[in-house]
Amino acid sequence: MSNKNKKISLSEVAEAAGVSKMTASRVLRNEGGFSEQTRERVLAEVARLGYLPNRLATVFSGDQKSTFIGVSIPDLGNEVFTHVLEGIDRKLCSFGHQTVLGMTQRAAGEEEKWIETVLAWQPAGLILTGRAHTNRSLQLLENAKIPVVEIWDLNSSPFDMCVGLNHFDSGYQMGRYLLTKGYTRFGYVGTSHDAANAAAARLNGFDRAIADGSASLKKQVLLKDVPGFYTGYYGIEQLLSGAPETEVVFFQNDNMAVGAIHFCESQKISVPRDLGIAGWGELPIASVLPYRLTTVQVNHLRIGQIASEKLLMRINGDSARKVTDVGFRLIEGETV
Amino acid sequence: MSNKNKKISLSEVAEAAGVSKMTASRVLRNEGGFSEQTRERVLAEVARLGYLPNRLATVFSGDQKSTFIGVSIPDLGNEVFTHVLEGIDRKLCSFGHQTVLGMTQRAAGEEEKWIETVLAWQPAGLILTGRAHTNRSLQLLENAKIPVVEIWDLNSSPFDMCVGLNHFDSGYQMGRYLLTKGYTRFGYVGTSHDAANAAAARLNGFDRAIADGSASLKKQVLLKDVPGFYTGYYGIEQLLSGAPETEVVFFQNDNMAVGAIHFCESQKISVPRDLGIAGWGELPIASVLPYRLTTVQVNHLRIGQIASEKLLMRINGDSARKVTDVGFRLIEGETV
DNA sequence: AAGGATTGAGTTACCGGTAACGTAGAGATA
DNA sequence: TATCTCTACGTTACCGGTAACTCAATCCTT
Repeated sequence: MSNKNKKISLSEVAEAAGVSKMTASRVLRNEGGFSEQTRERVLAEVARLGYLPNRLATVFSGDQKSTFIGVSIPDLGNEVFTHVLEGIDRKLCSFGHQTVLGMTQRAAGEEEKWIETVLAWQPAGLILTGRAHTNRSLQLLENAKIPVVEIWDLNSSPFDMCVGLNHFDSGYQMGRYLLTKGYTRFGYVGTSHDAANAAAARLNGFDRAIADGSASLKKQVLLKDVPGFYTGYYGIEQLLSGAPETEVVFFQNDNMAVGAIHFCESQKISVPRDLGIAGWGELPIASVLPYRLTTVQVNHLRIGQIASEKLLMRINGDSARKVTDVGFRLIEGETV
Repeated sequence: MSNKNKKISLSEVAEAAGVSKMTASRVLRNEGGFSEQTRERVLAEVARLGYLPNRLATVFSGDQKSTFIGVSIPDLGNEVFTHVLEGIDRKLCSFGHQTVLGMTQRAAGEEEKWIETVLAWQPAGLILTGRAHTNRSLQLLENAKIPVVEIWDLNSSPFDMCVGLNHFDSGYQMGRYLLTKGYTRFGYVGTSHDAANAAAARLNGFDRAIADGSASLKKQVLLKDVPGFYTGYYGIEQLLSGAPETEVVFFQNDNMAVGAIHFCESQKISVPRDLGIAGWGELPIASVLPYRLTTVQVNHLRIGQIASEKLLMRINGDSARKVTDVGFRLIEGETV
């Protein structure tokens, strides 16, 4: 059965069935204009030869649109983005689209390279994480004339469309909340080394709230690693060794906060009595802690789903809202 | 700048530069056979018009191979697989390939549909998680004549190539170890609802070790959910309510085990005095626990990297080992 | 100075589908 | 009976690149 070296093409199926390529094509697309007898013969040959249509040919010739969607995320080591990606892929798959992944390591240069590569494959749309793009990236997107959704960071004037939340505000709100709790000496631990990303915006918001409250951010630790449990663990160690007087620490995400809680346990530092801890993102670990973690709740999955929905609507020729704010909710937990 | 509705093609660039399509093509591929003057004119037009080559055309016409790699994983909700995927994508990207994601929800039927879809795009290779494929899937792979790596589950006679570990053995070894610790009443909590997957193989191995030790598996709880912290939390609750005499519980992965530890804390059940807990996979959370979790160490990232390397070698025409066993290591922690 | 090699091009054909158009024969209609 | 309309196909052209071939002008050789 077709164990020659080349793949079976429609012409070969047609020839085997004793019809023209066009008739075979019509049968496969169930377009009408063929007899029942012909249909059966063609389908029999398709099955016998193991014919698989070459979508490259269809899309290439411009008769159909591609079903690829390029999705770029910073990295998979950050649990937050795997949830977003899951939301995206679930939705896209169920509508017959394929996710082409790109990990851009938070670097706009990497993103530019990836955009160029993926655009050459004529995707039906793109989903990009973040709002920081190089000029050339924007030029490429402009020329591509396909729908683009920027996710994660809310952007009131996006390149095309946008789904996310206001990270600055979420940081600000956390700062305000901690101030009302009476704290005056604040710390921050994260991993951002790029001023343009969302975590940096949260830190800025946090910082501003503290400044507005006439307090001060004592120390901030920015590690060059993925924001996970272990980074939180040694991040807090580093912060406390530099600024032991810190009263409360805001972490880039919940996993880091949990890592820090474990550090505190190991050092007999009582949370929240000796040190307050706040996370961000409400990640799964938060659901099994013995106490409620003070954090910011964000529906990561929904960001992915909405982004996909917007994209699919536009691909189908409908219009979609430019900007969707999925919001966030401060969880007043028991760790501050 | 090219703000018409259609994309710029090579012919248009060529025309603008006053040369033939072929000459422009030669310039872009730096193939030689053109004057310096011509080169500059063509490149100037490329830049001016924002020309991007259409890879679909090149690959379609058979002149080049596609750079797509289809990667199917069960789901992204399971942290274990996100690590594998990260290893894959990092390696593939660095060699100029693109990952086309497929989440198959552990269902061979879903996988079959996905394989059919992705093969229609002429990928250069496939990476599939697990060894359970439908007959039609195998037929499709057979006809596609591209390299395929099955990952995760070791398979001594894979379809093509294979990278993974012996899950049965890892379960067996854990069972043996727990027996040497003097336990006699065992429990298991996982999420598998498919007899053919790796977690089921671990359970089988575990079960066999216990039987070989003339003890018995008191109760096993299989939840229909992703194996995470929360599933571990309520999984252990369910298990203990049905079999309170259980002495030690083996979990499908570390996150579930940690969820269970938190449940025990909340119920004042002392670990390991009242109940022993063993995980699997050595996930990041294990690194910040106050005590060492008894678990099985697996290098997830390396599985992904090796899988990609094998694939890339074969794509480049070299041969690669059929089967690679990445092994595992029992971590004798403090939770049993 | 005649022949051969080199340089810098252009021309043609093809990949695998599908749109658009053409057409032979059967049956319906006037 | 002449024409009209279906039905069930076949033919041609095209998408955007590149391989393979051709060809004219120049530049060496001996």
